[in-house]
Amino acid sequence: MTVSPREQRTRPRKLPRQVRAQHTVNAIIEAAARILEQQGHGGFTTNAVAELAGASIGTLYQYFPDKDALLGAVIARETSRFVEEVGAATTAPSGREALDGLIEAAVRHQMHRPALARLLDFEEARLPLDADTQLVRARIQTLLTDILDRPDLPRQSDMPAAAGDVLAIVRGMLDAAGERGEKEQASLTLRVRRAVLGYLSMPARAAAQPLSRE
Amino acid sequence: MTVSPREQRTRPRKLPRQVRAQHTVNAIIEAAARILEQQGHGGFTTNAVAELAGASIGTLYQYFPDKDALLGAVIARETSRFVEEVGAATTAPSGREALDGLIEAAVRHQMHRPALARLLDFEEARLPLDADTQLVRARIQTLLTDILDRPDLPRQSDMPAAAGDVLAIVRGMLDAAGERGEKEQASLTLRVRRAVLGYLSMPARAAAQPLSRE
DNA sequence: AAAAGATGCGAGCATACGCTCACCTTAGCT
DNA sequence: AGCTAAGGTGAGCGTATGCTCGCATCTTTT
Repeated sequence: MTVSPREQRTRPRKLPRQVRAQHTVNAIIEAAARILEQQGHGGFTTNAVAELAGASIGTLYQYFPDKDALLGAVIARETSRFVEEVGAATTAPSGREALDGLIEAAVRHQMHRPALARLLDFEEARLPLDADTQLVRARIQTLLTDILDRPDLPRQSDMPAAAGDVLAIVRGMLDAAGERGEKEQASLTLRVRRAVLGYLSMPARAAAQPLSRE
Repeated sequence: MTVSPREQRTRPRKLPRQVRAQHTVNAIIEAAARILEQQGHGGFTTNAVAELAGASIGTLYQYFPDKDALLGAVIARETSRFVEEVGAATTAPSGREALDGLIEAAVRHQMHRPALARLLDFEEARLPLDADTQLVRARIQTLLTDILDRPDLPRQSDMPAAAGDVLAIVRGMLDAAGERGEKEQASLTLRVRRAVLGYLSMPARAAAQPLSRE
């Protein structure tokens, strides 16, 4: 059975079997994340990553077929963390609480490593994502759609659009907050909630007409 | 009188005095924009830009001290276009109309060259911006603050935060739309309006409590 | 028309960076 | 102890790319 070129590019050339190898791989991914968030794409060189990880360049290339695969691994690690938290949020009894949970997870995730989160958001669009990560992306959309469908939240006429818009609003506000170095999680969470609930509560047709009151 | 290192980096080393030189400079900036939107940061090399512009690499470096200065010139060109449109929007009689004008300008600007707009949004954060562009950025915020202050729009308790949030919401939704290749300006404009008006209409304290109706 | 200045050219230098490969070290097994 | 496979190394190759510099050409001025 042959392997597609795509798989050859994405998949590690060798899987770490011993614990020590797993540590090495983790160290490399973490080093990559640190360099990306501190130096940006410009300082992100495989030699620099290997050095910061305390490994040799040869070792790096034993586990990652090329530079993009390493970037992909960083993306995969970060997004999977986020998705887990969102998944946990959906177990809340009410839609409103679930939505709050999602927003809080997003804020936590973004505030934890703002520069990294913002950079990866951008790189995700550029990179031909591997199948797994694409699925993870779709999963967030699905989870949010389920939340928006709960009876205690305002009914949405175009559900996929609403889910997409909410995610875009959240991402936009959080990226901006990270960009200007905002540190106050509480105030930020409140404002994101305000934006999301405002969007969901505003009837679609009201946006086409003058403001009703005041 | 000496020149600061910053100015040396940003300012063109030679200003184009003849028309033909101005054409050359324009061609170079436009070529840079095209390469950025089509190939992304990866294909953005000074040699490639010069070739696409039909100029030589030496000519390029006569007007731009380095690669980042060229990127800065592209950013300056695009943002100044946008700011002009927003400025025109503020002449509208009502706040609501001015706000609509701003949103429409933003949608037009983003839809015109989505990939470019998104990429420049990102690069702007990385680049140590020259003074001019920074002022232009601040100007948008000021213009929006003035609009939000109009009496026919809901009163905002924290005005700077509201202006920043509205811009973040708009940018987030438009970047997302560009990313997924959305083409329908009408529907997109409506949804952005809905998000912005929803945010502005939602009382800040309501976001901290359960949804009132439904 | 001649001088001076502005514009344009592109071969090539210096450097950085992705990645390979031949070799060494460590861990696990019998 | 001896064997095998997994893990690790880093000098250095090939190449791409930012940018310089000496020179040619076009425009304007005198």
